[in-house]
Amino acid sequence: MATSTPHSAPAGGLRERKKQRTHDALIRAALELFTEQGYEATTVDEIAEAVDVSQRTFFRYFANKEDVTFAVQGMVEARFLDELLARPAAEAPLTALRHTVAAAWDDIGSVIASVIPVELYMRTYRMIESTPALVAVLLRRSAELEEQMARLVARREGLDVDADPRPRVLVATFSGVMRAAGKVWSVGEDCSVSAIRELTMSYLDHIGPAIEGNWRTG
Amino acid sequence: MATSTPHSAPAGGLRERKKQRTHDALIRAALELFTEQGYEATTVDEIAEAVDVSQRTFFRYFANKEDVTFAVQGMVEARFLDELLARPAAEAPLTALRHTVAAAWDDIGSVIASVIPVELYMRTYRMIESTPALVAVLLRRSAELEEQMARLVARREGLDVDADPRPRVLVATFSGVMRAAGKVWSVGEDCSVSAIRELTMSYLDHIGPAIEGNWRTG
DNA sequence: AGGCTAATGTCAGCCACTGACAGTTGACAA
DNA sequence: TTGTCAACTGTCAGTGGCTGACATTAGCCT
Repeated sequence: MATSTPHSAPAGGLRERKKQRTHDALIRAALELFTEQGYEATTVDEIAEAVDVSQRTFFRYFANKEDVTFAVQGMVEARFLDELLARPAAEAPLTALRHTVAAAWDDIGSVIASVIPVELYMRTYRMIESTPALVAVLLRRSAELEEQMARLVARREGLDVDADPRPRVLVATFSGVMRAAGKVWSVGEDCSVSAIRELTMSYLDHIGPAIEGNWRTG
Repeated sequence: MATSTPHSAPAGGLRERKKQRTHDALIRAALELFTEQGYEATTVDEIAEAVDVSQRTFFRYFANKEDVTFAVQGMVEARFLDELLARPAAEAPLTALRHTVAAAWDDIGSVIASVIPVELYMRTYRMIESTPALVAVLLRRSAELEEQMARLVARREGLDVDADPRPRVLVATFSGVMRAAGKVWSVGEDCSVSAIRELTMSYLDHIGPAIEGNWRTG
């Protein structure tokens, strides 16, 4: 269940390697099927059959159909938090978040390469954005990530996250803006990594101006 | 039966009134059961039985189990948008949003009174916040509301919502902050309307300070 | 009264998901 | 190598959300 396996060194025993292979194969098969024929149009039986395991085995690896959809996303999120933790303490909170997201996009490939190609990850992202049931899950996951980000930011600044609202407010702002960028990207022409990276950065630049009172004279 | 129905302004025919009654009764029964014994522990059959209709009829009124959970929320959201539209054009965007949310809490009672008591609405809100599957749906609905808010804000300011990112960024900020407040309220002691109203207002006051660079000297 | 149609009930069935039990296969010691 | 244990897997039966099809009931309207 825990996917904290450093892929540089293969793995422990044969059993464990086999498990990892099945796990990754299920993800690949699922995402391939989802992006080709749609999420709801794909049954769990199909995914299991594509990997040649029973449906029951699928549910031993993933708690539900949504879980397999976001397995790779989970790896990306974990890396994001790692990188945020590693930012220099001197940086202002919003600056640290901004640098972290830039870095996260820069090495997205190396994070997920062992499981799926980046191109499939991007296609999956778009499939998620166009599937209401998955959008809901994506947003809930983002909210959970937000909570962890708020705690990290509060720690950097030596604040109590439950007493001072600023960490949560800042992170809510940041992640709302990220979501807006992701949504716009998902319906745009250019589905490249650099496209979403640039769009995100540009949106972040607008936080300051947007909350100023008067846009009409700005 | 006695055909004396001296209510304020009922509805058209008997058929329509009956439909409305079943609709509201299903909502009441569902929310009562959900808040008492939990969302997943309540089956659709139970809800239908409580109102004395078949399961199939339930699904003719509500597309799914989540739908009935958020039916009242839908009324509140519609009213919110109406009130935002009615704000004076001279107000700055964030100010208009702030006044709208204050007004929305002020007349929550009159909006939903015909369906459920306010107290059940508040209990439902807390039940939603503590049920992961419903949190996901709540967030997706918020995102949809956000989109409509962004369009209204853009219209007020004479902007193209797809060309200028500021409406979406502002609304993302605003609604992220609202969500943060709602989450904190949902685990707090005081489950009154005024409590969430005050908490929300207080959080909104922190948007400006929070995005400023340096918190340590502020 | 009688025909039209919306609303409802019944039934069969798909799919996501789960518990229980049995069979298989790596791991590891003797 | 072999035997034992534990982990992994398959099979099966069952629950609950949800849908289509079809027959029945009940409000509406002439």
